[in-house]
Amino acid sequence: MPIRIVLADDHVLVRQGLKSLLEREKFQVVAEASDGQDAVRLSETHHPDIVVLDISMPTLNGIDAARELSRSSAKTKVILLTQHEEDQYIYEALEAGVKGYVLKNQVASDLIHAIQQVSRGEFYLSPGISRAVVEAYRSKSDRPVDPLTVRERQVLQLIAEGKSTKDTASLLGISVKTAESHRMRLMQKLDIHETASLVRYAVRRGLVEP
Amino acid sequence: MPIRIVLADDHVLVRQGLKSLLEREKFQVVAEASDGQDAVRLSETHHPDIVVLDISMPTLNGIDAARELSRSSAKTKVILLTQHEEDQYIYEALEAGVKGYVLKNQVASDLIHAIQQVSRGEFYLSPGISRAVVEAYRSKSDRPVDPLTVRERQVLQLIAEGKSTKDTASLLGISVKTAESHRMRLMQKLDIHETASLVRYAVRRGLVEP
DNA sequence: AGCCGCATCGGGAAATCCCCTGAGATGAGC
DNA sequence: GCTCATCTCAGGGGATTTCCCGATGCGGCT
Repeated sequence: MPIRIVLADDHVLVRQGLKSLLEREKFQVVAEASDGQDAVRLSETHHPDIVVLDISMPTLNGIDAARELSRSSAKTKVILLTQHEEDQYIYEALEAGVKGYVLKNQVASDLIHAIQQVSRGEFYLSPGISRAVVEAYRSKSDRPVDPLTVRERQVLQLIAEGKSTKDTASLLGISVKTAESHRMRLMQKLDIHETASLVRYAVRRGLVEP
Repeated sequence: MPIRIVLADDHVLVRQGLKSLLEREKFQVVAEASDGQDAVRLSETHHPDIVVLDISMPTLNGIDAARELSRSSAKTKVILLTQHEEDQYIYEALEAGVKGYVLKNQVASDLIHAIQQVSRGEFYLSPGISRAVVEAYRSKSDRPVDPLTVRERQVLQLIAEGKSTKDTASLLGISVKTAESHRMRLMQKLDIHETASLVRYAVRRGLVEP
């Protein structure tokens, strides 16, 4: 029985490339997602062995998606894909229960290894981020945590993507008033009082591409 | 004799994914590059039919690489890969002699078509950028570096800095209604309809720090 | 002289944002 | 059991944005 995988990356072309790569290795890609919400939903219905998540995705970033999945689908293991080597998210990722962390500028065989290793219950970290891991643990005590909850961060991301509160609400399946609440509370927490500064914050945080 | 291709993308994983995709279609990937300079050098030695270039690459971006190649390797056709739909580079790309322009959030078959079409001597443009192309040709004579006037750019910057229209007006010593007019007209020009996207545009333009 | 882009103002209207208050449900932790 | 954080929802209201419509004056170009 092949290893069953859900693939999530917002670029269709990249996703299909990865799929081709994985299928060549006899892995079975059971579903594809182009944003974080879809990734979570599809993983909850398909119960794959592995979910491969790009970190930067619309509607919900890879790390928060991983956090969701570790609660709802404990059996499914998450492997994160990321662009940058100097990744400050490594700590959050580990805390979110991620089992694998693969850089996009690694060779394909690394992803293959990651999948095999993680599906056996082990961890996999791309070469070159060990240093980042060490640093992440070193600065564990004095880390400048994001004061936001997952939901708030998600709302923030959607705002930064240009969605109105109404759109946000319907995208999240909640009432407009609830979305407004989240928005108001995250603005209070960040001490930011206009959309513009909120968007710049989200860009700095890497929640959205500029 | 298969179509010979040089592939350039700074992410190895993405590159190998694309390679797998192309080889499945019986294209021959004769070389891979992870930066623009390499892409140019490898194309000059291998004389491929097609070079597929990601736009954002180290040392030399895809467009400038294409410009180089159109001088040194006239026979080789260039296809650009790009992330964003609202790509302001389309004009520069066409001027650089690019034959194909494919968005990363298109399906793989689009890249396949692009390669086949371009190798037959035709052009290929991803659906969804026709508008950009039209605009590029429309303003062919004078550089559309930024379609905005100085005043509009000034207003845009203040918006992106988090100022309200009222603040903007008093900072510029004009009436609120005038500031509103500028704001509205620049949004029309950019085809952007919310503050959030406006801020991201300003950040991309380097008008404000994220 | 006539056209046109640009900057300047204004009225009006619908939508959205921003902020406040209060409150029920759930789940984690002590 | 109880607290605390989180997520959910609601009412209300002023501020702001977004989008119409219109207008005037200025300078550059043909």
